[in-house]
Amino acid sequence: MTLRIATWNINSVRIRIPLLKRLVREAAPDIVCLQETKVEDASFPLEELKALGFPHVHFSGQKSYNGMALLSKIKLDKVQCMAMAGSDHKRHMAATLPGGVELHNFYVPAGGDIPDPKLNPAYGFKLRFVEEMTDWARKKKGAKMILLGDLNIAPLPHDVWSHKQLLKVVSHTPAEVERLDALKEALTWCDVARHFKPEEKLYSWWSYRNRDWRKSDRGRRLDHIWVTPPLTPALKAFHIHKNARDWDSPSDHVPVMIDIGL
DNA sequence: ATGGTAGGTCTCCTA
Repeated sequence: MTLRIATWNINSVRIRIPLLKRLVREAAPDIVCLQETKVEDASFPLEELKALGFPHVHFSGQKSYNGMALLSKIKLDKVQCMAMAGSDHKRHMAATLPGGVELHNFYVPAGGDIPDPKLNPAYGFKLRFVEEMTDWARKKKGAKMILLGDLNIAPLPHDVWSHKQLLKVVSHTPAEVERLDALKEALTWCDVARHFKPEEKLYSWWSYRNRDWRKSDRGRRLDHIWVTPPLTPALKAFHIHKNARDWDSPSDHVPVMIDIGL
């Protein structure tokens, strides 16, 4: 079977149900992995999401911040939300797909504004979080896995609108990129976006603070889908649903998706 | 060099 799997930092699931509906209409994903649902479980809009055509909905959230969800047309096994980096933040949710393929949905901390762990604890937390992901990955040698989500790091020069102007901006600093590279090396992950589009500028996020995001086009590729080498031959397509940035009351991130044969 | 917007709210914090 071919599955279309999407990742989307939705920045509040409750106010964007119409946008999820539109994503379903335009792209028909089989599985949607959400970050930043910003809602505690008691207030999660379960029935509304089931009504969009996802009988299998899993979520783990907290008030105001973070929060993960998986929406699926197929049954998911071994669904769990794991604590990361010594915090109680909801930033990692996993499930098992047909064929024993593990799906891992991550929301890496944004890391604040100042790229110095001594002055800005949020930045230190972000670096430690990625280091812990790397320790975790090293224990997973040989597994068939998909890692996706808002990793809040744009690693390559053509993942940002200006490499030079962003070198000291959190999301593109050498310290972050080094750590993301170490995570990528740990299992020789395939970065699916670059597997299909190795050279061109690619972004998945545009700040709310630009009055015309399309005209200024100061984007960054913060949202990623990676697969372990045994899954690389199964990749069929990659797509960034850029038009979603123009929808009414949009998230600052757009959905990113793959088609993969499992 | 600066400030710009959005969401959920612990009317500020995080992004």
